[in-house]
Amino acid sequence: MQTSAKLRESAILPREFYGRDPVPVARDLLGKLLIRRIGRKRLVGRIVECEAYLAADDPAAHAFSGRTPRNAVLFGPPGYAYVYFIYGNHYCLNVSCTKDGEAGGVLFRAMEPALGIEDMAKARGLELSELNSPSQLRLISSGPGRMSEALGITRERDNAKDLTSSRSDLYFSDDGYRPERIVATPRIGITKAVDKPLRFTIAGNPYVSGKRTT
DNA sequence: GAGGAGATCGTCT
DNA sequence: GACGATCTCCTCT
Repeated sequence: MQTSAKLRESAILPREFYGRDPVPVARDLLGKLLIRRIGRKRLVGRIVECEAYLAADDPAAHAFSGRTPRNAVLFGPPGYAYVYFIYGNHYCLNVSCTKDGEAGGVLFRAMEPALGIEDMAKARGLELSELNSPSQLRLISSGPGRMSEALGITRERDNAKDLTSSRSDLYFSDDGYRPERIVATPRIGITKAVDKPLRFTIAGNPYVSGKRTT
């Protein structure tokens, strides 16, 4: 089941949206649009997979062992981008979700390309004309590193960016789409707190990362 | 299709 | 100096 790529009028998500516990924020972010503006162009994807990271009681979270220069954004106000570099190769995008001073965030793991698909493919070193099947199209943005590369997200450019400002070139919006069914599973790629079901996906969506279940 | 290992570097101890 | 919220390529079946 694919979501419609037709974009209706949409509203930028306000800071209050992120000023809650990361779990409901992660669930509610599924189906929202992530928009990157590059000059007059827009790259748009629909979020289909994300993970919640808490601070207290969550050893897998970057914020767990306290504030450092790297993770400072997670301790700041909600609605800001936390971008980090991992494995010497990849950038991962999070948004800060802080409630009552408690650090937290949501990691974005996959999106369904909606607009500017050719530019996203190019950014990934792929040729759209050669991507003929859904399983090949997944290569554009199924995985946190792939998603960031498709949208040109880097730490230098986007870390600590306000994602709720209409002046920002990176933000989330709501076009009214609501997923039919959301699935919660354990998070991927971590070695601590591996059993917590804090990864959320849109059931059946082909752009979810990892093994295909459909 | 599944599984394993290398790449590669910022961050923290 | 070790490790990591990953991806890709290669080998084996």
